[in-house]
Amino acid sequence: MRSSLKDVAARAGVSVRTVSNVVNGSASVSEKTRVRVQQALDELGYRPNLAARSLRAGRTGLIGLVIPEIHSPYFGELAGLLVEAAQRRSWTVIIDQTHGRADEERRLLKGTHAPIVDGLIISPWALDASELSKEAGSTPMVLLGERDPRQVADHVAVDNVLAADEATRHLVETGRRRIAAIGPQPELRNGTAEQRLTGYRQALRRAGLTPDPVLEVPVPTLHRTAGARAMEELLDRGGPAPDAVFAFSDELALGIMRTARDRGVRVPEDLAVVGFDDIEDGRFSNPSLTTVSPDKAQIAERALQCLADRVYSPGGGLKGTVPPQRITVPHRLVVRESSRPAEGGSRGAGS
Amino acid sequence: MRSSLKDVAARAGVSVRTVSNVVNGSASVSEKTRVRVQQALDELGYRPNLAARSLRAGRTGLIGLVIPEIHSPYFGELAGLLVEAAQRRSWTVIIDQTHGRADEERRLLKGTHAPIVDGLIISPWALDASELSKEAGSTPMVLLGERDPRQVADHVAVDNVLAADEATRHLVETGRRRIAAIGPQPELRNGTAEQRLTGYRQALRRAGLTPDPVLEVPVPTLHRTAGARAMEELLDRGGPAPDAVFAFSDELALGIMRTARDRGVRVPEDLAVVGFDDIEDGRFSNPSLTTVSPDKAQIAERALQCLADRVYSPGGGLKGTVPPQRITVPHRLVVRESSRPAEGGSRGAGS
DNA sequence: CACCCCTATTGCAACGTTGCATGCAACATC
DNA sequence: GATGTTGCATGCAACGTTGCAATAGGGGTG
Repeated sequence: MRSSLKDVAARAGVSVRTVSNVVNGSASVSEKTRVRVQQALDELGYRPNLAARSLRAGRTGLIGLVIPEIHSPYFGELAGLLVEAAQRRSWTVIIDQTHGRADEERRLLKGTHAPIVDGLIISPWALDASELSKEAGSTPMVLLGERDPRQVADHVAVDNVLAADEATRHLVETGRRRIAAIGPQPELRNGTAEQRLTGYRQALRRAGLTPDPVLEVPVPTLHRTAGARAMEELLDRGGPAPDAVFAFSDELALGIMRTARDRGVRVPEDLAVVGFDDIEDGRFSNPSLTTVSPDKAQIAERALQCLADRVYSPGGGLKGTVPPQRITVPHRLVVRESSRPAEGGSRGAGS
Repeated sequence: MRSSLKDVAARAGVSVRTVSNVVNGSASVSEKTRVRVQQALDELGYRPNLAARSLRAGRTGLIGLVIPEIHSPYFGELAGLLVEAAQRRSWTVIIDQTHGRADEERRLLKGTHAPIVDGLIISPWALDASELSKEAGSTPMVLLGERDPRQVADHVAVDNVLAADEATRHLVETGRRRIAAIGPQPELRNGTAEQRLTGYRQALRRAGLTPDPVLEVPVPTLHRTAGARAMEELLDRGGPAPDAVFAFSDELALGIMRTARDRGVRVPEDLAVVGFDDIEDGRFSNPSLTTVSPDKAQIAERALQCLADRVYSPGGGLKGTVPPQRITVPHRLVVRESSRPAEGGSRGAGS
């Protein structure tokens, strides 16, 4: 059985309240008493009962992380970083998966599943900002990667338009002309794909190229299979083949390269590929993948900082006095084999 | 402010206790009362306060999942499945990462970080079974992928010896003779790598081949980089090159294939590769990866079942009356491009 | 020597929930 | 009609913690 403050108090010969004071340092305690109590604490291996503490204090030390899928490489890496950043603040993270489904997102926003979190970090997928604000309770909330025009909550993201622009420009600068974009998701209310499409078109126009609707291939998800299928579709459309693809996620890009290989299209000689997210697989894929690398550690850190500001400041609740923050984290383009200029292709394909 | 049982009781004109009964269905309530209370519950949007409930009941509905890394593909997929299986039982999962470090494993076993979980599912890495039992508190515990000779807790795993044997046999049967094993981890107390090595040697001997220590390459981790480095080391050792590799994880295998490509070694023509875990990357890698596929969904389901048996049965505690279970889940060998016989290599390399 | 202030310590109450025991009515049984 | 039985509803207490207010002692000051 775990020992409580009462047990420790009995052993040290003091009151329960004094033990509590020693544990929390919340009031002045004489050196002599502190030492005796501390010894009793150690001997009994006292651990505070979180349930009782949070019942009293109204805080649980738990925060919810709502993401589409844990096992997706991008969200997996992000979740790992968040868990660690939370640990540094003595917070514990509860992870919930939505699978990109609107009803799941609604359910979790209402706190159905975890009625106990102090705050939420959510990566919205199916819901747009206005619906988010409607469904949200009074729990402090941070949005990841959502444009959020109404500023309903704090949000942390890279500059998607700029990043997509840079990725596309890189393809243009290495001599590509028929550059496809795989990844628009017209069915989702989340604005991320839209922003990347904007950046892509913007870069094309600046280079004097006209965006071609045939080269913009929508996908149902950002998974590898979706990328593979979209690439098949693109090749089967006939007409001049693309000489480059900007994929809205690394997973899509990996699926695209898979199809390229199956169809005998060489990467990067016949087709340059750029992804987005900088997941670990891309560093070891064959060929290795050029990608936009968001600073994930900083995303995690800043998101938690936002939450901390709200949870611990007096007027910090979602409807409180602290105005919603809008934080842009840095990114950079990492050039690897999948988009290297064609002439240096001696190491380009495995033959 | 969130409403409590008291608020609901006041609104429905009944006692607090009756509302509690309606919520939990724990005692008989007349149809008329139930309807009235239910309406009040809905109107106020009542959500039980987990802190209070668990303070009273001594249960939190939280279970801890202790794994080396969330962002590793294998554990990511497993974590996702566990979270879902837990949800079906109205449990919430808290994930903790150990990074394979012994001190982290010890810390989490003692419940330092999450003093509130009803049970633990742990994938031990650095600690062996005897140390696990020493450090463990009284929290019910399920071990994943650990041999556990002393039967200190329930454990769920595939038959690693058999699986490694089958993987190696497959390489032998497709004509390979110098088969390397990359993945032994002599520094870790976890027995998994050891079992896979046993299965590997066993299959070699049955085929009349003598295990060659030069072909057994230890690694510090199971990551891609470690696989890449181990392969470099193996190739640099001189002597006849291996014509196949059995990697103890898919991640290692992907790193190995990366090095093969960098060194101009063709997979599968010059080198067949088999991995372990069946992570998604392997299905889309180039070439796609032959692997041992453990039934991950079943691992998740059975692990939770074990925990449920202990948490909810009277004598179920770790030191209780229920004897430790030892559950073996099925696996199968999935043959893909990386080990296809050399003669059918028209789709084998990207040239 | 009375007074006050400051430090160290304490007791009480409350957070929201559920286990246990009890109350109360209606109904069946003898 | 008295007694037992059943179905339903309630009140009290307790889980472990902390906020608040109060108390006891010790030393300094007027």
